[in-house]
Amino acid sequence: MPRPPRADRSTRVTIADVAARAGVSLSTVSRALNGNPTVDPALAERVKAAAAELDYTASPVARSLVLGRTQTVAVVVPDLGNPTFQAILRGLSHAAAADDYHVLVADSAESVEAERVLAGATRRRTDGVILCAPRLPQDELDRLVGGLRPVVLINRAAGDVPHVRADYRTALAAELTHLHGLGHRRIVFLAGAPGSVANTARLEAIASFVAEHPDTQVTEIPCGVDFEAGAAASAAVLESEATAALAFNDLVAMGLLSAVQENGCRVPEDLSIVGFDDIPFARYTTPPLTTAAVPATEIGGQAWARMRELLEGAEPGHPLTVLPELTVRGTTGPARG
Amino acid sequence: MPRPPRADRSTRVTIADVAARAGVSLSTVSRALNGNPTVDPALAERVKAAAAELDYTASPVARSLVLGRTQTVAVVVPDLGNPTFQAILRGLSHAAAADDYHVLVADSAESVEAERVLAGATRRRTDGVILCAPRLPQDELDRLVGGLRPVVLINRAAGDVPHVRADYRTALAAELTHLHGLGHRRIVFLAGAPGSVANTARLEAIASFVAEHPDTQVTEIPCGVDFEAGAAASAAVLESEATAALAFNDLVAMGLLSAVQENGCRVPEDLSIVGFDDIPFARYTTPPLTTAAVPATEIGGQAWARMRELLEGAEPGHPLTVLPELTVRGTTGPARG
DNA sequence: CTGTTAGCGCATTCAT
DNA sequence: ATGAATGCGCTAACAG
Repeated sequence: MPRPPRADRSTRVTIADVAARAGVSLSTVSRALNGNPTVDPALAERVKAAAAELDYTASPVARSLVLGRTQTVAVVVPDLGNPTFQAILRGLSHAAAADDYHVLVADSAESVEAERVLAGATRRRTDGVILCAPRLPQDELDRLVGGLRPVVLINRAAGDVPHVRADYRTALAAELTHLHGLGHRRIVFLAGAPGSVANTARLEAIASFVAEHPDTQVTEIPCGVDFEAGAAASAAVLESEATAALAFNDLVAMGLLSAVQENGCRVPEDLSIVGFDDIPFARYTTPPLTTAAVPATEIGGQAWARMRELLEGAEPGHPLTVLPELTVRGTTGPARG
Repeated sequence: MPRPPRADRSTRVTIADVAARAGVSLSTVSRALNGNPTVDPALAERVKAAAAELDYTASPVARSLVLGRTQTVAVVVPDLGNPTFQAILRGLSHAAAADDYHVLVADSAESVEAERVLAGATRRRTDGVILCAPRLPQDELDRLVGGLRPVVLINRAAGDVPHVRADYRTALAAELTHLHGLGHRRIVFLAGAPGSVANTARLEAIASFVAEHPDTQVTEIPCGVDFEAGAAASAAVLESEATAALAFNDLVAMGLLSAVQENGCRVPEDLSIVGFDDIPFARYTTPPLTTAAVPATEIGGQAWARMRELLEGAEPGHPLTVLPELTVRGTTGPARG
């Protein structure tokens, strides 16, 4: 797009206007407004009054330049349409706002390249960046974060960078145990993005579960991460003759649930379904979805807490791993026949 | 929180470093890097090479100060947890990113006071602000936008401020007509926030529909705007003996759907339910939800388009009103006996 | 075509 | 306790 014309700031109230009105120097205004105790109380009042009358507020941009601090952090997410990232963003936003920080969001649209670019671009106009479930390969991530500090990672780790993540492995093991306890021995796993960190963690959990439960068979079905993928996988699931389906996440589970029911398959009588994440809608499906509750909002809040420590120059908070809690609802039941 | 220490910028690469390395003046570096055609091509190359070697990028903050332009816009939403606002934010974010603009988000948490404050605070660090469904009373809104320009409103209007909104009235009338056509004569409306613009528009649509269809009775039930509210209203809906329920939005509809089904009520045989918004999950409920599809992502994109025009100094784009489309799915059917 | 100079608006030395 | 001067990093007007 063409370059907009230079903004007309002629009407802007500056610190000089306040100084003139209060009959003091610029420095005094600055000091008074910033609560510097070395300024005479009476004078300070006069200055504040003048500022109020003029409806003056210091330019954040000018302050940013001189202070080297923007009072803003950036959050880069792979997809603003993903309920989990939305919840993380919300938690982060609230927490940052409580500390008077602003949030710049950027959606990398699942593009590794965009992620690289956005991370750098947003970092330059903020005091730090929070990378949410970055898709970058590990070696690139390791390299990138070096030049980005302060950085906080969500669902990834790199060097000594503070991070907060969910323990996918343990949570998935809990889901498998739940199904096993219900008598399920033929289970299908609707896989997410191949090679992604989240998918790999689930695969590992499955592998070790199967190793310990030779009586149980878990078959992987390539799927995806959204509704459509889940719905599209329904045929494969039905054909598999499995008694239970483990979906990569709740979106997939909901797509599958919807599709199999349309095919006359009863849930959980004919097929048990478990999701992952516990997105807000999970409890309102019919029947309500059994899933593993990832405290996404809290993860966002914790990510901010880490960032704040970094910003304050405190020791980087220790990495945090939260354990998603198995939430049994209506889509799981005893294995059929 | 305590003030962070002044940032250490000692390692920062500045334009002076590039100038020194390329053996030219600061201005030449600035010109070369900004693609000013008056600079000798060969020299420009040399400068760019130097910049690349030093991994230099101009400080956005310094540029913002001198250009009076931040290349960032603010978006204030009442609730980042609301799927419709999430979709608007996403559409806006994508559109702005395509024009190389960044997005600062702020969540007013449905607080009118926070809305006021955030609008001003975010505006000062950006080039313009998009107010999404502001909760401010009309007179305050009229006053506020004056000092905020450029401003774009979503789902509200004020003076000559560009806006984009959904035509709730017509869409709701379409829903009522749909129900009427199915034989429904006793309908309940699960109301949203009393006095809110969105709720008032729906009430008006209902009033004029009833005026034209004396055979039909639409009863208002105070409810709310989320799942819980919808679920909580189920008893009242069932008692009302209505054959159809018109929910304030999809969230309410889903909460209601889930709750009535747990009570053994069949949808749509015993009760038809219609929502509003067509959030992504609407098509995956059981049965899929009949609703009015609000093109939230497009609204976000259009809001950005309006803002861009304002930023470019073009004539403010005309107000846009989009018509949510009636989307008939499985929760509506012929009225029972 | 290029270099020198002057701010953008503010916080913070340094003097007083 | 206050004012004058300096500079954050950059772009643009002004000379040459």
